[in-house]
Amino acid sequence: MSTNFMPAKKHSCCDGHTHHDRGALSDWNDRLQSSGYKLTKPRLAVLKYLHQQVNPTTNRQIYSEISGECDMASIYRTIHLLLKINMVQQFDFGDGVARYELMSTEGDNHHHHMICTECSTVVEVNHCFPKSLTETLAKHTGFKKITHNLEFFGMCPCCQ
Amino acid sequence: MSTNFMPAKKHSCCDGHTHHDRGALSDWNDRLQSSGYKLTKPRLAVLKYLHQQVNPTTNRQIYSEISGECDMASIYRTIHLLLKINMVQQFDFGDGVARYELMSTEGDNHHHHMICTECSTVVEVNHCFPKSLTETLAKHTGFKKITHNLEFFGMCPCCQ
DNA sequence: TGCCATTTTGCAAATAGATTGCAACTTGGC
DNA sequence: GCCAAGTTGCAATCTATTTGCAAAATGGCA
Repeated sequence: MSTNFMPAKKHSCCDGHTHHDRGALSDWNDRLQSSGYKLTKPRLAVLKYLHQQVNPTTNRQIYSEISGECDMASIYRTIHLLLKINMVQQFDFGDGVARYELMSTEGDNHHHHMICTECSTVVEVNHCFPKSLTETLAKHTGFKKITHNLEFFGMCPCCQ
Repeated sequence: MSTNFMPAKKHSCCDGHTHHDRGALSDWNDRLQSSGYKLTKPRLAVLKYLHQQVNPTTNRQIYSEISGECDMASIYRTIHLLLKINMVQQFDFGDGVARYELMSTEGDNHHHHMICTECSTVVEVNHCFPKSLTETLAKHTGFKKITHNLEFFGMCPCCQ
């Protein structure tokens, strides 16, 4: 595997320099294989593209960016598969289009977004409500295994 | 207006007895008129139906319940209009179908839902995260007029 | 290396939610 | 009752997503 195999991803942790993530390919391969799936050309193209993205991405966006690499239907199928084995997370910005982000293996991926209602700029939000709220809800409702969808909307500095 | 004009709605505030809301019709009429719209037959049918519902309702559900009263397109148009003048609120349960609830004029309508991932049972949730979180976010991101979508998912007592 | 069973893909058709153009119908004011 | 403006029904359309199926790619194994 060549050093520039992986497209660079900007990490917010280290202001702008790039990680080449030489391990990403074999990591993806491992995760797929351990669930009984193959790392095929279309799947690799989707994973590479998602890996470069900072914000949640629609299937259409993936398709137009990796055009030629594969069919739209394969993107939907790939995303479903990645969702099933927990390699991507789905977000819902309330506009009727599903968006996806690659889940890293390391650390806590839990986060939300702030979306500008004017220009659709997206900012990642790492705050969340206190865990005790979930526990209170579990007690009140009797529900188990509680998860949540939470996205914020507002007007970004540029649009004010 | 006859006393049984309005379908009865069960209020959680008063365990099961019914309010006839004789004022609801003129209230709806006022709210529409003050925005320059008329209370027509299809709109009334939609409002009456929404008024009976405890949980957010899809356009399709409205359509099949008030069948004959109006066309599907009119339901979409009515809902858009009601949304615009703040008479209904939209909720997103993450299944690609929009749901709506009638907003009452009185009090605070802000709430969320807990949805069972197995049987789709919906329970209203009146907890929310502390307001200070929104302020923190405003400070962090520079966004103004922040709102949020928040829905919970889990497994209800029956499905566990 | 070549063969085979299995998985995966591309293509095209089908679904489903939502929107829209337009002519016909309602409505409320006069 | 008449008219201008607002509304509706119908049918066509759009966009996101899913699916059937035959062809192609994959990986294990002789």
